[in-house]
Amino acid sequence: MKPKPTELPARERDPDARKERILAAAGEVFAKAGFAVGSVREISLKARVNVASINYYFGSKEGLYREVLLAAHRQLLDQEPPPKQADEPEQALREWIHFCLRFVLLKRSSHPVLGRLMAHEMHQPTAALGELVKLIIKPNFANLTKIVDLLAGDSLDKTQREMAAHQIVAMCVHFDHSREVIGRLGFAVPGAEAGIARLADSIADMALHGLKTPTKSISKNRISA
Amino acid sequence: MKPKPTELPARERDPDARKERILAAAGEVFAKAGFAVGSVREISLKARVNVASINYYFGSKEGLYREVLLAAHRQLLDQEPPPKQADEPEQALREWIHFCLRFVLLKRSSHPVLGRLMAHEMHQPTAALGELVKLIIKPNFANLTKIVDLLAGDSLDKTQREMAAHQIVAMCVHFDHSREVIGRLGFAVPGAEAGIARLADSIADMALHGLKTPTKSISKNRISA
DNA sequence: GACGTATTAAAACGGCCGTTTATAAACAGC
DNA sequence: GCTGTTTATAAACGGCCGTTTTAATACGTC
Repeated sequence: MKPKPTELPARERDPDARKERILAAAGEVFAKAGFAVGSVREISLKARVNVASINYYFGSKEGLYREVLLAAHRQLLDQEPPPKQADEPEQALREWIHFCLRFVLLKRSSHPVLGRLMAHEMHQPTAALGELVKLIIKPNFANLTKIVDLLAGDSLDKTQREMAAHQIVAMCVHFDHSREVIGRLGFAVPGAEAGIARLADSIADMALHGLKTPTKSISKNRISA
Repeated sequence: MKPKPTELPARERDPDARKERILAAAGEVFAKAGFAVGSVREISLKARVNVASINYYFGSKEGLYREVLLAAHRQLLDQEPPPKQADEPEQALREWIHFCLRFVLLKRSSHPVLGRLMAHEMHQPTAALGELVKLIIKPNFANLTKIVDLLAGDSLDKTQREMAAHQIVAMCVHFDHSREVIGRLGFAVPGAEAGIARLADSIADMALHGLKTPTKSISKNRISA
């Protein structure tokens, strides 16, 4: 609890700083449990701002949510531009997986909310999912698809490569999305660089083996025709 | 027994049938968006039952939720007992993945809600997660771990095998958990047997390659030390 | 019949929700 | 000074929530 002087400091009354405080608080609240569960009253409390201010500045709870997403996205681009792709596809895949895993797992990163917001949005989509897909998910997935095509273009058909790309994404996001269950199964989900790098290597190893080895070699027991 | 002159059909007034209707309605509602978002009023409406009946029979919303989980679990065990494990580990892994994918993706299965309930519970755990882990997740994951150990016991260390097992789970559940996003990226998540079998094969191929090929063969670019 | 016990139903309770209204304060330009 | 506009707040609105209360009903048992 902060003591509230009768005369507020200039920073407290600057409208821009106020909007900024609301955005930051909203990021925290929405990141905690998603759009539906987060409440504007909790946000207003955390931002030390009247409830009505939120509708005054952002129109509605949903408007605020959209702005939070955009702000977090801007923050990500500013502070951690996507790595330019390595020439060698194997190296490129390793780096892609490492980047994705860091984005999703690294604690105290420079963009602490976007990952959680995305996780909620993927599981319980809102009207804002479209923007998230367009701005972040689609471009990054396109990069991954390119790498997968380079690695497996001659051993897998298009649909198989598409599935493989989704499977790679799966292995990255799962450790964030299901971290509670994974923890209860006895695995400590890494939150720091070293552990994340090891996990990224493990995922990359599995992906690279799957993409580079011809399928035929182990296909004798396949379930589908 | 004297015939009872009642105005409502007997089935409507039987307390057991009433509890059954509540459970079924609650399954639908909770499966839609999880425990927090589902409301007892919606459940009571769908079950054609007074709101108070829910607390009368189940004590509270949370009590009802727990019973829904247990009922769904019983339903699963009755109608689709877990497959006994094949002797050959490769075959066993293929079947495990296929079973898991079917559980998660198959529409109109005999246990339509348990999969969704688990998905919500994994992402937004409630107090009931413990039971779910103990009854369903842990035993199945233990089976998977056994298979992975057989396949990779001599090429990967314990932690690596543990990560690999989680990665396999990841590839299975991802297509359910993130189906909306996956759809927007242009991939049609299968809901019928044929498509599920193909996807299971794709996942199994990647997993088997990763587990059977010695890691050293492609480790030159690893990120971690 | 009357009695006691389960069961059902309607209404109310207190609480939080997102949003709106009415009003006051701050601040520009005059 | 006074103006009109922007910004801030408190209070209220209508609505849904989970739960509890109160009262009526059904039903087995005398």
